[in-house]
Amino acid sequence: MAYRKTGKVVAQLEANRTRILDAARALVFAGGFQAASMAAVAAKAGVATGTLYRYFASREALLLDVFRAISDVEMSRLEDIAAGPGLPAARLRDVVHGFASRAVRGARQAYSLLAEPLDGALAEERLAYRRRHAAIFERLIREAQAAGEVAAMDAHVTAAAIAGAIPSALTLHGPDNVPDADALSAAVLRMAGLDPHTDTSSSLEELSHDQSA
Amino acid sequence: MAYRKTGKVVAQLEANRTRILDAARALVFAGGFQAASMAAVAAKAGVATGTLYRYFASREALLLDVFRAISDVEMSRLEDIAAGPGLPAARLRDVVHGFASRAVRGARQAYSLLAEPLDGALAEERLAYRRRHAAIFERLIREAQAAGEVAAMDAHVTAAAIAGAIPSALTLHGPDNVPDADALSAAVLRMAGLDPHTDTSSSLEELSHDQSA
DNA sequence: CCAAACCCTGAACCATGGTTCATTTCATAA
DNA sequence: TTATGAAATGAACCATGGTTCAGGGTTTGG
Repeated sequence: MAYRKTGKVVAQLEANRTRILDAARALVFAGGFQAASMAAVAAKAGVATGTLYRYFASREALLLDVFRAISDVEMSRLEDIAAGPGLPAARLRDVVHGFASRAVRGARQAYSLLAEPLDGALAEERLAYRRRHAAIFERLIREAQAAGEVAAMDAHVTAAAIAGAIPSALTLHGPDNVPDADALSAAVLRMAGLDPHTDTSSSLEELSHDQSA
Repeated sequence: MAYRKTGKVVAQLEANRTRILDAARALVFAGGFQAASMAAVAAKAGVATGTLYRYFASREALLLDVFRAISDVEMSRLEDIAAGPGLPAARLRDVVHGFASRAVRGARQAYSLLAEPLDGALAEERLAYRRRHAAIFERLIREAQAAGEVAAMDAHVTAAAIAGAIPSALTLHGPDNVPDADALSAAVLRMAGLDPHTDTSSSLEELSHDQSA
């Protein structure tokens, strides 16, 4: 036996991987996926470009991990709200409002996740991400319908419309002229036949404060 | 004097330009802007790649012309409906329904115009195109509000949400699983506080039959 | 201290696809 | 028919940016 990865080395490797991912994430945050060229990521992480390929099979694979890391955070927030207590309609309100206000706040990041032109596997991943949004909305709409809280409607289509309305309202206004989150969620909620809530409701507060960067 | 463009030549030049534009348009229709490489356009038009540059300054300029040619057709349809007779709310219904059904029908073309990843000047043009949609919606909403036909709301944001909901509902469903146009426009119209109309209304019929292809 | 296995480096490599331009072809007018 | 200028050609050019790999260093076990 001549070589065996010792604990220290393993830790070092993991640290490197993390450093690379962090560098990529920072670049994406600052300038979108487009700005995260392999050269830029390597420079920011303090390694050579070749090193990146020891940790990720390709640029696409690297950026996919970045996309997932970012989107999972966002996604689980919404899922938490959706799975929380309260009537379906109220949860739907909270989820939509949470999505809207979070997107409005982190407009730059939201742009990368939702609107920046992406190709290949990244485009696929975004589609899946959006579909997960729509699935949450759809389930809540159905629950609300079952509970008689909202009128009859095509839940599937309505959910998809909601999932698209928010991002696009964001991008149409341009990066400097961000829309008001309350007005946005109010408009979107009307699609589900709901009036906006006036109070900035309970479950949101705790969930929408920190980072969003 | 030794040379002067004769009428026949001028006509030939114009014909060439048209042929190139048509070739590009056909490629865009079949496979999106992405598929309209200069080589492909030249081949389809039956000219050499270099020739393209005698008629268009760059690929971007060529595709911009294609985009405008396509989008202008769509745009003026909506504008005609918006400027037509009838109460503001009814026109808003018609415009939204016309947009939705037209997009659902020509899903492939709608994808290129509304959702395909585009860069640079083309992305700008699309943004402008979408904003023109939103502007139409916004004006009608304001008119409807002034006439007391709909409740108070943020017309600007609502219009932007409408403009985005339709394309994204389309893309979320995938190219084979297109949503129902009626359900889609119903959902979207609810954002403006309108119930869907059941009858497939007057002004639409004549305007949504032909090509779209 | 040494050999083996592994990791890092970064300049060279390569694929893609838009753009150019020397050359050829064609239309015009004398 | 021929000189002239315009138009078309298409192979060569080039920019971009992801990917590779031979060379140099580092860690491990003996």
